[in-house]
Amino acid sequence: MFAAIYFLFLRLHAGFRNQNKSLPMLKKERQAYILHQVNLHNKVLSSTLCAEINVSEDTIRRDLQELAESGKVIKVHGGALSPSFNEVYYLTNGVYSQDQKKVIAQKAASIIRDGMFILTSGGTTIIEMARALPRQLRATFMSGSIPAVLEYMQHPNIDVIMVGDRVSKNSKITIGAEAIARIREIKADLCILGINAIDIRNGITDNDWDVVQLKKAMVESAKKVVCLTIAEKINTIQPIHICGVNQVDMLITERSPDDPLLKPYVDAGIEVI
Amino acid sequence: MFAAIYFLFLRLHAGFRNQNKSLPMLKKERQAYILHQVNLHNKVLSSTLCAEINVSEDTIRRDLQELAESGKVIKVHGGALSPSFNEVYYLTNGVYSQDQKKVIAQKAASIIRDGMFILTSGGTTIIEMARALPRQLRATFMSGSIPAVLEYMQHPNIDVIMVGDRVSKNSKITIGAEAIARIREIKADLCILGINAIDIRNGITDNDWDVVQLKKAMVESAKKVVCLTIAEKINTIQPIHICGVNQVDMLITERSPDDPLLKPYVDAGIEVI
DNA sequence: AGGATTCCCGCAAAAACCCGCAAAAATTGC
DNA sequence: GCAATTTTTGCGGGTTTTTGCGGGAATCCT
Repeated sequence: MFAAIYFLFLRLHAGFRNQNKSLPMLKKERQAYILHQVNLHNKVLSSTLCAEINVSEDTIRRDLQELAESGKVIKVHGGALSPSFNEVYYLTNGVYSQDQKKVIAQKAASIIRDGMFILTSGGTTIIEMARALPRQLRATFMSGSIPAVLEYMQHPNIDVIMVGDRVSKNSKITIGAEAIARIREIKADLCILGINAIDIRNGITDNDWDVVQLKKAMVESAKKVVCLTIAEKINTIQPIHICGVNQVDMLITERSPDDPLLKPYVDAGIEVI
Repeated sequence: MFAAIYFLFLRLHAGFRNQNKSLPMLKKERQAYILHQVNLHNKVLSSTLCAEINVSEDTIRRDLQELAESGKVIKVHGGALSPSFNEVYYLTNGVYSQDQKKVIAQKAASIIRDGMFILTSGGTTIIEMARALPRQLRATFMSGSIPAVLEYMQHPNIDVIMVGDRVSKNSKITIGAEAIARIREIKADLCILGINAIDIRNGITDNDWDVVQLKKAMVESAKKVVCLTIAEKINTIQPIHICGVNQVDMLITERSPDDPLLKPYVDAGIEVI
């Protein structure tokens, strides 16, 4: 009889110890665990967490929300991300003529429609355009410019394709035969170029050999070519030729389309906005 | 009948922790016991404590409150946590385990020689390594990770090659068949991977299918494979397999190479530093 | 576009907390 | 030793926190 009771005691005692592990986690403890997982793996899924901790998804969601409110994590649909991993910033204060470029960016962003496949160069004007894109725009952007890609990446509904090759440190874009070959493989709806010089007779010109090769390929690989530039660069010439004005479909500056400076380009059949 | 046995069980169970059960515990004694439990398990539930000591929950709560006031424990809803608990999980401001990662980065940077061609993955550890590279190092780095490339670009004597393809927004690396094909084309001296899980039996594993494909290709395309990870990820497993430990040539953590945690990997023939 | 997730909101039950109080226990003073 | 005093404890009740669930909206993926 006593043996039987002692046996029962042992069973119960063991049961207590096992149950100890599945006892409800304290809220703080749970949140600490979640935070730990986020920091360790840079992301967590609420579904995984709720299976691991054995609580309802609502509880996880509430925890995530709390952690997000205090800035410990960034909540996203289905889980959360580590905040430290997501801050990739690229500062462009003190860019030359930034205000004008913002105007250009706004105009350029307005011509982009959902579903378009767009090839873009680099340059500060392009970066401003990337920032000006509406948040709900669904499009695909392809570029070899690292700062531009960083900006495109900020948009939730934009697919970004990075053109790979050797990285040019001063222009921060990928250059070389490989990049050109990749660009040749595609046919984009739009090619948006930030340009350094345009002139009715000499067309678009630039001063970096590698960049010119790339831009040439871009012009060839797109149905429509859009050029962005501040008015200051209109009617200027650089050493290396990219393409003639006849290959340009659209020109965007900070000036009004009926500005006399732009008349020659309108007359040449370019859509100026 | 059952009630009687259960009562006996409770008596015996309590007896396990407190020899002279018949006498009620003194306040000091009780608090010492609670503190002991907290330090032992990092947490206590008021409910279990009150069952163990056989006092009302109010008493436990008052004890906990007192201990909390003198800073011995941290009171939370439902129980208390050890103060060290918070240090471990919460005190990591900024990037998680950044100090450890800096140590790893330093070690990793030290194995790179002039003239090497190095393939690297992404991840915060890799970025730390990129920052730790000596300024006069002349080498070629190839990566699909945009933050990593940004760091490599800062170094005047480093050639950087960006692997192109679709950009994954959460991991900030290029993923896809194109990227894999490009990696396959080369044979690097070194492949440096920031890894998320390593285990003697399961090898290196991760949780993102696209990233795994990329890392697999990297392992295949390098003469030597170097893995970087904080010790915490040692002996953990993720769902998707990258490669076995037999394919790893070097393992770098923040711990000393003769740390017992690392012994199995040393025994497996991996160079651990 | 539609099917499947995930999210959000309100609710209700359970658990934990707080407060005041009075009994029990311990301490102190004589 | 004993009574007064202080401390401690348990308890009842009302409040707050936490958690899971259901249903409908929002969002994602294909």
